This record gives sequence, C-alpha cells and structure tokens, in this order.
Amino acid sequence: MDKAAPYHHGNLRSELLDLAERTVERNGVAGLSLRGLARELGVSHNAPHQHFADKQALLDALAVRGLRRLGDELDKGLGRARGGFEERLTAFARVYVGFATRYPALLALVFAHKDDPARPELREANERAFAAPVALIEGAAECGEIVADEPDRVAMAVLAVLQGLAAIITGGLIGDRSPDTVVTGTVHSLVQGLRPRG
Amino acid sequence: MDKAAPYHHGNLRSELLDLAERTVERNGVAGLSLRGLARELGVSHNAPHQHFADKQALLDALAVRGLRRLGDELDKGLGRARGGFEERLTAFARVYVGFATRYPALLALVFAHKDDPARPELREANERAFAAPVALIEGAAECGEIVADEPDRVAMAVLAVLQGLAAIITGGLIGDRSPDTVVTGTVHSLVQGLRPRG
DNA sequence: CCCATATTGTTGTCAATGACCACATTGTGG
DNA sequence: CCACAATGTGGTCATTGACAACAATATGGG
Repeated sequence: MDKAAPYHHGNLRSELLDLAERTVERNGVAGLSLRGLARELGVSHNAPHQHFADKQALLDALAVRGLRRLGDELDKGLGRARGGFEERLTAFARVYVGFATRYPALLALVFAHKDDPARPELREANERAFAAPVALIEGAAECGEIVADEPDRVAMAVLAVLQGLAAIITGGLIGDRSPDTVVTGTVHSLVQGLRPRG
Repeated sequence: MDKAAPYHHGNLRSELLDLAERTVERNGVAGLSLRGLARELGVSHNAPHQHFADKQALLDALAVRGLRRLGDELDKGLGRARGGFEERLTAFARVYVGFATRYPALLALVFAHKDDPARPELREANERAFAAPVALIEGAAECGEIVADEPDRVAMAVLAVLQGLAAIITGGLIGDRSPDTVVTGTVHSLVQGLRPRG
C-alpha cells in the first residue's frame, strides 16, 4: 500500500485538492470546475465525483484542510514566541494575517459556511486551529496581564481585529504600509486597550 | 420620461437588481443565474444582457448600490448620534454591523473586489460610504479625544474591528450573546485602548 | 491459488447556464 | 414622418454539474 501510487491511478484525492486550491486561489471559486480539474489531471470528467459527491463537498474539504494547515502554523508560531502577552499576541497576529494574505480565497471559504449548521468537521477544525491563541488569551487573563472580567469579549475583540485586518490587507486597503507594520501597530493599540489601568 | 415605466417594459434594470439582491442574499452568488432572473421577471432569457454585459457587471452594480445604501445608513445613524466619541463610534458600529448582518452576502460582494484595479465606481462608492466615520475619527483625533499620533492606524483598527465583528457575527460565532451587546462591548474595549492615558 | 466483491475510474447522457448572434419591436428626435 | 438608437426576443453553442450504466483494478476469504 504505497501511498505515492496506491490504486491504478495516482492518489487522485490529494492531487484534486492541491490543484483545486491553486485554482481557487488564482481564479476564485467561480473559476473552479470539476471537469477542468479532471482534464488537467488527465482523468475522466467524472473521476472527481468518486471522491467528492458535490462541488460543495470539495470546497468543504479544501476549507478543512486549510484550517488544519492554519492550526499547525499558529501552533508553531506561538511555540516559538517568547516574551509577554503583547509579544506573543503579535506573533499570533503575524502568523494569522500572513496566512490570510497568502491564502485569502481559502480563508474566505472557511468564513462562508454560515448556511450549514450540520458540518461538524469544519467546526471541529476551526476550534482546533484556534486552540492555541484562545489558550494564550485565557492564560493572560488568569495572569492578570489583561482585563479578566470578560475573557470571551477579549477573545472576540482580538479575533475581530485580526479577521478585519486580514480582510483589509487582502483588499489592498492599506496603501503603501507594510503588512507587518500595520499588524504590529494595531495589536499594540489593542493591547493598550486591554491592559488594566493602574 | 416617467421613471416608473420608462420603456416598453418595466424598469428592468431596477427590478433585476432588486431580485438579484434578494436571490444572492438567499442562495449565494453561486445560486444566482441571469436566466433565472429573467424567467422570474417574465422576460426573455437575454433581456438582462441588455443592461449588464456580464454576470460580473451585475454583481458590481449590486455592490455599488449596496455601498450607497450603507453610506446613507451610516450618515443617518451618525447624524442622530449624540455624546462623545465613544457614543458616536458605538452608533456607527451598530449601524455598520447591523447592515453587515442584514446583508452579509452583499458586503462580501463588496470585499471581494481584490482583483480589479480598474473599477473606479466601486472605489468611489466605498470612500463615500465611509466618509462620515472617517471624519468622526479625524475629528476625535483633532479634539484630543483619542491618541492623535497616528490617525491612520486608528481608523484602520476601527474598521478592522468592525469588519471582523461583522464576519464573526454573520458566521454565527457569537453564540447566545446579542449582537448589540457584543458590538457595544468591543467598541468600549477598543476606545479604552485608544484613549490617551493621563 | 482463485474468484467474489467493493473501490476506483470511464463513457454516455441530460438539463441548466453564460455568452454571442441576427432580428423584431418600441420610443425618440431630426 | 421617418431614420435611428434603445430595448427586448428567439436561436444557437460550448461548458458545466450531476447522474446512470459499465469497465478495470485491488482486496480478502476459501
């Protein structure tokens, strides 16, 4: 069972996902066609249907895979981060915004699942991806580094800022400023607001 | 030249936009079909092509119209708002997030124009829609109500927070909390961070 | 070792869609 | 009053997503 060439063709599922991700990132969801994928991979026009019942199923799989990668990057970035809360939060923000600007279409895919209450995989992947930053915020709340009265609100504000920053950066609305500068500055502003005033 | 029934049929363009907006909001962009619109409006399958050269042209027109409405709502809301900076900013945030949750697909349409450098109408409508809140922030910076060293950064943080809040709320990630509570709380956190500490 | 069986992929087909074409109808202005 | 442009119609084509029937391949029990 060599995973490089398991069945009578290549590992179609993986190759489909890879090519689909590249295509979506380049041409958008509207520019993605199952038949086109099959054509470029040299298989029949119906081979994808064996692995993904639906075009939406493929998009969902893309979103889940993207969330896994994002989670890994966040874990790594936060693992390397040293210093206080602001430094760690900045590290998280850099990784998140970096990912969001590298794969904007993928992240949009993740955030476009508002009409599907029955999709446990996506929800689970989402929670797992953000486990580390949530733990970071909760830890900071316990240590008294940030206001601790409403940790939920704090987490929400942080996520909102980063999500919004990513949207603004990918939308090209930051002009000449460098993304890193914008991220660092915005996080600084936010943390100043979250710090208890003595 | 009665605008209610100008030519030999109704004012197709407006009706197309209305129906398209409802359809997009209900079934998403993928569920929108020019032929379907024509069918439901009782015209030939090619009538829409007379007003919109392309499906994308119709989507662009939807985005521009949405931005105009959003601008009007923001102007009205900020016009009614009284009190200091935080009260006015909260009013702005309520209107914006309210709009974003009422027309999520429409707002997503606006934010999805990252690949079109040559679309002056959208850009102009965008700037016009956010003229009032930008003025609010600039005014507060001049009055010393918020840190004035980098008004651009402040504006960006505010927009980021609201955009992210809207995304989170429409994504159903706020659980049982009421949107108004979340908005007010988040804005409060943000303003506390932007206020100069004495 | 060999065949039943599920997995995987292929060919054929169908309705729907977006885009284009030539053409008809309606309103406007010279 | 008539040319002309604006608006809408019908026809057509390639592409697409989805489905059904069928073929090839790998797996597992006897």
